Amino acid sequence: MEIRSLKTFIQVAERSSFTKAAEALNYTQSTVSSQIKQLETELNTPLFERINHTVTLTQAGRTLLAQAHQIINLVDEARAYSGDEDANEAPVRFAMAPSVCSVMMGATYLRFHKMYPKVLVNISEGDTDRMLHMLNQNDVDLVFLVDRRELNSNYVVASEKKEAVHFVVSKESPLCGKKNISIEEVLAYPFFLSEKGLSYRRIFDEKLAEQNLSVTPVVEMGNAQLLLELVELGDGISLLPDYVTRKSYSEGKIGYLDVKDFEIEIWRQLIYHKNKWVSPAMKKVIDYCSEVSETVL
Amino acid sequence: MEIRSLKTFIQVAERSSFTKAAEALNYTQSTVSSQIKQLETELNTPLFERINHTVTLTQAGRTLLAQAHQIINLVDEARAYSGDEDANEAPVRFAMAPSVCSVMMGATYLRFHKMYPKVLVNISEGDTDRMLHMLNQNDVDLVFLVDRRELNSNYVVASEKKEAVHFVVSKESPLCGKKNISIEEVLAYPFFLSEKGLSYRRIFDEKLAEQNLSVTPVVEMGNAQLLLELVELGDGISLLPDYVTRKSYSEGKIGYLDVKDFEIEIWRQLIYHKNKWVSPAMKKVIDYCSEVSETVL
DNA sequence: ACATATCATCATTTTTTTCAATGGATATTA
DNA sequence: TAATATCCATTGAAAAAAATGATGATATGT
Repeated sequence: MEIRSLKTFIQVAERSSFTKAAEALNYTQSTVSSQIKQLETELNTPLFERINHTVTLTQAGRTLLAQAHQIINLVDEARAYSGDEDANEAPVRFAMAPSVCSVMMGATYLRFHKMYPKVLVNISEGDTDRMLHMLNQNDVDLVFLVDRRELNSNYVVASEKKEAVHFVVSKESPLCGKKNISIEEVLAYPFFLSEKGLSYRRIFDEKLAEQNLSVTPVVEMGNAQLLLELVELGDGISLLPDYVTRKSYSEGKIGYLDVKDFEIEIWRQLIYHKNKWVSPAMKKVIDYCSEVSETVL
Repeated sequence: MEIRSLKTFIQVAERSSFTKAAEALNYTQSTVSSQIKQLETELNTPLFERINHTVTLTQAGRTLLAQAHQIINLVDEARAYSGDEDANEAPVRFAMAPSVCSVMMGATYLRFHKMYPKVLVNISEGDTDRMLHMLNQNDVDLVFLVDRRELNSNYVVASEKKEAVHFVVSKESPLCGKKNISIEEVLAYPFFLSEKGLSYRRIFDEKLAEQNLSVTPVVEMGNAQLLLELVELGDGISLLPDYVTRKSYSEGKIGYLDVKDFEIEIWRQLIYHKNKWVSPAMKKVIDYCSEVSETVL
C-alpha cells in the first residue's frame, strides 16, 4: 500500500469515477484502474462495485476511505511541518572553554536570552581535546574554544579572533608597570594559573618547555574570573587572555607585565563539525556569538 | 513521500544505522541511503546527521519519526481492518416481490434475525422491472422476484424454485372442489387480484390475452396475505402462488379450482447482479433465503 | 442503430527502485 | 603506526514498477 494509490483511491471514491479521477490526477484512466486493482489485491477485497456505469464504494471501500483520509492528512502535515522552524526547536548543545564561559555566562548570555527566549542552550565546559571529541561524537553542536589556531579540516570555523594573553599582577605588586623583565625573573614569583592542559596554560607550559623552563603555580583552577580576583587581591602573577582582564585593567585594578621576548597569543574560535546541519536555533547562537566576539568580548 | 520510504526511515532512526536498517529490511545499504536522501530532498531538510560513524536524528527527523509511526500504524490498521468481516457490516438492501414479502416478513424474518442479529436488512418491494432496474443501478443488493424464469445474463441466480399458481376460492364457494371448469366460466365470478403488472397478475393477463380474454377484478392490491383473507371470507376468486396459499389450503380454509387447459407456473428467484461483490452479510442472507425457499416457503 | 461514455486489459515505453561494486573517511586492533 | 573493519555516499547497470496508448466489451441516450 503506497500513498500514491491511496490518493488515487480517494479521488475515485469522491468522484465515483475512474475517468474523472484520472483527469484530476493527470493520470491515464488505465493507471487509475490498475492502482485500484492493486489496492484491492493487497487488501483482498473489492473497494468499488462496478455495476454498469456506476462506481460505488463497497463497505470495505467506505472503511478504507475514512482511513485513507486520515493517512493523507498526516502525510501532508508531516510535509508541512518539517520546514517549520518553530517545530524544529532543539536546544543547542554548546561547549565552551572555561575562560570563555566565565565571561559569557553573565550579562552576555542574559542579553541573548532576551533576544531569543525560545532558543535553549545547554552549556558544558572542557578542554580543547575533550570539546573536539564531543563534536566528533555529535555530543555537542557548537564549541567555543580557546587555543592555538590550527584545526584539522573536519571543522567549520564560524568566527575567530586573535587574543593577546597577558601576565597580570595587582596594582600593589612590585612588578606592576615594569618593562622588559625576563621570563626567568617572573617565574620566581608565585603563579595563579588555570589547570594543566587547559588552553593558554598548556601553551604557556609548551613555550616554557622550549626554553627548558617550567612553572609550579601555587593555585590551579579553571575559573578565570576567580583567578583574576586572586591576582587583584594577592601578590601572585597570573596569565590571562585579554578578554578576561580588559575590564579590570581599564578600571585600574590590575597591571600588565611586559615580559621580554615572551609573547603569547591565542585564538578564540567558534566551531562546529563540517557535517553538521545548522538548525535555525544554532544559526542564531552562532550569529550572536560571532558578533559578541567581535565587539564586546 | 511513500510508505516504503517512511518504513525505511523508521528502521534507520530506531537502529541509528543505515546498514542495520538495510539488513532488517532486506535491502542493500545503498537503497536505504537513497530512500533517506529522497525523503530529505522532498522535505528539504536533513533528517539525520552523519557525523563520523554515528547517525543521529536531527530535530526535523525527530518530528518526522513520530509522524511516521502514526502513519504506519494507520496503514497497518487499514490493511488489517479491510479483511475484517465485522467491520464490513453494511445493511443488505433487499428487494422482494410483494407476495414473497408478505410471506417472508413474519416468522421467517424473525428467525433469520435471531440467527444473525448483526445483519441488517433493508427491504423494498416492487414489480419485476423496477427491481431489475434497481439491481442495475446498484440501488439494491439482492432481489427476490417472482416471474417467468427467463433472465438476461447480467444476473446471478442464487436459488430458484418453480411454483404452481392456483385459483383459490373459499370453502363456501359454489366452485369449491369443482374440476375441469373452463376459464370462461371462472371469469364470470368476481376476482380479487394483485395489481396490474405485478408478476403472476401480469402472467395471468398475458395468458388470457392469448385467448382474447381479459379480467376485471373487483379488488386489486399487492398484499397477497390480505387477498387470501378476502378469498377465505368472501365469495371471490383469487389467483395466488402455492407458497402463499399452501398453509390455508392444508388447514382446509380454502379450496383450489382445477381450470381446464389453464396452468400457470411461476419461478421464485433470488438474484443479484453478476458484478456484485457478495459481502459476508449478503452471503448469509442468500444462504438463509435459499434454504427457506427449498424447505419452508 | 449509432455515437458516446464507462472500466478492463494488454503490449509498450518510461520512470523508479534496487543492486553490486567502489570510494572516502573514520575507528579499531595488533 | 599500519593493517583492518566499518560506516555512508556514489555510480552505473539491472530489475521492477508505473504510466501510457490502443483496444475491447458493455451500457446509455438520442
